[in-house]
Amino acid sequence: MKRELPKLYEPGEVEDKIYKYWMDNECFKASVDPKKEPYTIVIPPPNITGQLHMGHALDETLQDILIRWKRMRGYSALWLPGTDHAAIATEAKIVAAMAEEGLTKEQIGRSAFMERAWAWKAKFGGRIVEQLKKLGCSCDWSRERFTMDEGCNKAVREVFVNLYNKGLIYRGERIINWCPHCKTSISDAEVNYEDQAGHFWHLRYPLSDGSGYIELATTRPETLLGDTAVAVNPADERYKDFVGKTVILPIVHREIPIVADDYVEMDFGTGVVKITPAHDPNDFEVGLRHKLPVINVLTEDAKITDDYPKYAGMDRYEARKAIVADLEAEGALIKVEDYNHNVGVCYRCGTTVEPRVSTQWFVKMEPLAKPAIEAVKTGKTKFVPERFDKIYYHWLENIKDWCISRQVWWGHQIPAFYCDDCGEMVVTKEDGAVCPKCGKPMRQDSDTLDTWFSSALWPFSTLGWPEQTEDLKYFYPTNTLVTGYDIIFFWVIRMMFSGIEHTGEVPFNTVLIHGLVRDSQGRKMSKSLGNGVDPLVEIDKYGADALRFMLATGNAPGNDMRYMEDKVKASRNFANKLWNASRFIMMNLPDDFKATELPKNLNVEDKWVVSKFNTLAKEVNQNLESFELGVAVSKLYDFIWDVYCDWYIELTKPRIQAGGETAQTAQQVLVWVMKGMLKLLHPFMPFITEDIWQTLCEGEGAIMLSDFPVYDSALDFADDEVSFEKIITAIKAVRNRRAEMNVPPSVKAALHIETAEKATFEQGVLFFERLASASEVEIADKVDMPDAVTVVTDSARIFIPLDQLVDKEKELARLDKEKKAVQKDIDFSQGKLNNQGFLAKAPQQQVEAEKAKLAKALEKMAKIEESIKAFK
RNA sequence: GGGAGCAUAGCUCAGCUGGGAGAGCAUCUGCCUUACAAGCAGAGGGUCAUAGGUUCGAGCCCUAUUGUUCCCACCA
Repeated sequence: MKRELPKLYEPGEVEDKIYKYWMDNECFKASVDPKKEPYTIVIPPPNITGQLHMGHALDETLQDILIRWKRMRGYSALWLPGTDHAAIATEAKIVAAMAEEGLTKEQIGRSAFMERAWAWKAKFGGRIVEQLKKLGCSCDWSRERFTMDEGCNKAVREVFVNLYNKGLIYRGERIINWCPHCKTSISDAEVNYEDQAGHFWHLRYPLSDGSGYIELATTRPETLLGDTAVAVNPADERYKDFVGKTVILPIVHREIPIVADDYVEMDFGTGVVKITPAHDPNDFEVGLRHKLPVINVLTEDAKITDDYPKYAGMDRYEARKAIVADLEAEGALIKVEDYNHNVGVCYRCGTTVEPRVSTQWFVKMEPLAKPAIEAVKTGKTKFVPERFDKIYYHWLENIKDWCISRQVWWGHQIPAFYCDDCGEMVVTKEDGAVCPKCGKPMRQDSDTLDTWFSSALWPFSTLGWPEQTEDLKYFYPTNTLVTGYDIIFFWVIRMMFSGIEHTGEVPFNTVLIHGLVRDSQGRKMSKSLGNGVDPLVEIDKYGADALRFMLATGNAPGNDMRYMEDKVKASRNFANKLWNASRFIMMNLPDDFKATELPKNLNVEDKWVVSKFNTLAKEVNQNLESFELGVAVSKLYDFIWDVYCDWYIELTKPRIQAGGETAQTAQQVLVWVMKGMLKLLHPFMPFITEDIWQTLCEGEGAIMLSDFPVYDSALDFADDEVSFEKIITAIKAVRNRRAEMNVPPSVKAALHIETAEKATFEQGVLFFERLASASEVEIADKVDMPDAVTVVTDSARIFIPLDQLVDKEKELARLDKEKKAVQKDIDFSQGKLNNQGFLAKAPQQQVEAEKAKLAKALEKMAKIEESIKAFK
């Protein structure tokens, strides 16, 4: 059959077709196969509300490269996909959508709301999955999971109850981070800190006994309503006599004590702090130590409560203005300073977080953190690159209890049940609990769990845990987790301690950390800046392969990268180059061509390319093994473009024209190396490689299920490589010379090659003609052509009789320049070899290499000198 | 306040365990050579941030400095 391909590669046309082919043939499906070793990656589940962005594209590309490579290496490779319910984020979207209809969630009630939420999930949950497919992700879709599906729910309950029974989950009244916009508590990890310009209000609190006043400063005057003390440092001489006295709180006119506490820094501000236990984490601690009352002055949307009628209903910033005005009127305001301070904001919506006292559920972290630290210290789990383990340790060593309850409806409802009659509480896996004391039906806790609580179980809940399924036994622990450094705290750490606690094993052996994809100016891509680049648009323009290739190129693990369209274009050009190379091959194959084996009678250039390919295969595997994906990809680029296309294909042209046996050998080698290259490149550029493969190797099945090339000692032709490089060096030197003299390729000239290695050079005659514009080639021990242009390499002197173009003086000057360059090499090598320290301490191999280098340089020098002499 | 990353060609970045600096893009020159102008053949361009140190030998290891980015941290 005649194989034909269009001239320009059109990714859009082939990608969908190829993906469908893979799906139809169940190429992604992983099975429990005792004969194979498992290799598992669980996908960081994208949010159901999400759209594929560049960060995903990078993350998924890296995972797909690894999983495709391992699959081809003979592993039972499972890439387990799924999505995350993204509690707060999703709920916010649904609430916003309902607002358009003029509805609130309270109006429709919890169960109607959940119905809407599930409908939302059904509608949008599949969108991102389709987008992953566009990228070429080889996930086992038959195992697709969702953090709120039945199995995950079961795992969540199991974990909650286990931890509760062990005393590692508890309920209590604590000060937590409250987002007034999302109207829920959030964890410490969900708070970002940003510098904000604010003010420092210096206030006067009069002493109750009328003996004066105490001055203090605050950034949040409105919280004064909830002040229940004023604190000073016990060692502070200035305030020694004040401790134990009371002050009258301005505006409120409540009498509150002056207490002494180490928390107060003497040399900051006035050394006096107002204490508002309900609205500041430190003050809360001080309050506990001094048994101070806790007065909450803010509602859940950060408005002043009805307890203060004058300010009731004002939001915290309005109230601040009003209170400052009143303080001033009362004469309690001393002065206002500008002040920059760190303010916590909700990482999701950016609203300033309000510390707030409330009853929440917490995970006790210390006992869980210890084994998680140990697992990395003992190397059970490794970070790539290593430096991230420091961040990991630091976080875990300073971890505080994890607030896991959220005041939203979309999520896993906390499996705690209360008896409204007797106040009894039970925590159970079962629904519909009945009070063990009074036998009455109990009311389930209305809060839901932090979305990361279920994500933390992802590596094992998705494999069937708590059941001891075959999948779990075979695929767990997973091998590699690929994620950005920005979610180490949210997710990686929580999976680590969860995996260890509940399965007794680390959830993964390696964590491959990547950076952020920034815009071309190095800014973070964000909605508000509008600088985000949509991967799907880029795929449409350049193809998924080009985008993937770009994302994998020129980037080391853990480092941020910039998205530059020119880089995608370069990748697209590379794909096109490969495409055209395959076109060339197919155009030059006989219709009945059938070849897979390497022929026996290889020419030196065949051995050269095969041997170089063999080295490439070795190195690509090594690089992938050590997660140097960027290095692997650039080696592939160099080999395919330079070695194969620019050299080998050109070398085969005269042979194919000549016909006969040499043509046949060339064709077979062309195809053999092409097939190998396609396989090596497949994990990076799955679509185009599959497409070419299916055309070139009809009947051989999918490339994605073929064997990945590895090093083969039978293909190692090191000596032939060296020999042939001499011919290449000579061709380059001739071309170079001709270019310097502006001789166009159409002007042919004879080449007279003087060399001691006649046999080697004779193998290159065809190539000198074709690639060095030679009209004829003479190879001899000795050439005497005083008027010709001379080209010198370390293994030959080449004479080009371009008499009319030769400018004797210029030629001499050039030779002299070259002589100086070679002399520099000689001096360098000799200097090294005369250095006793080098001879004594450098490895023998280095010394030998240096000697060889010197010998080459000396040979070249001799040839140059001969040419100069002859010229004169 | 603590910690980390980065600083290499005009631009964007590679450079694995230390052995005479690389790629892509851009620039310049010459080519439409029957796979590819999304191409081919050439060229120019870098005291690898600075200063010390270790070493026979440093872009790479150590110390300090400068610039820059980020993470963590309760100074009201």
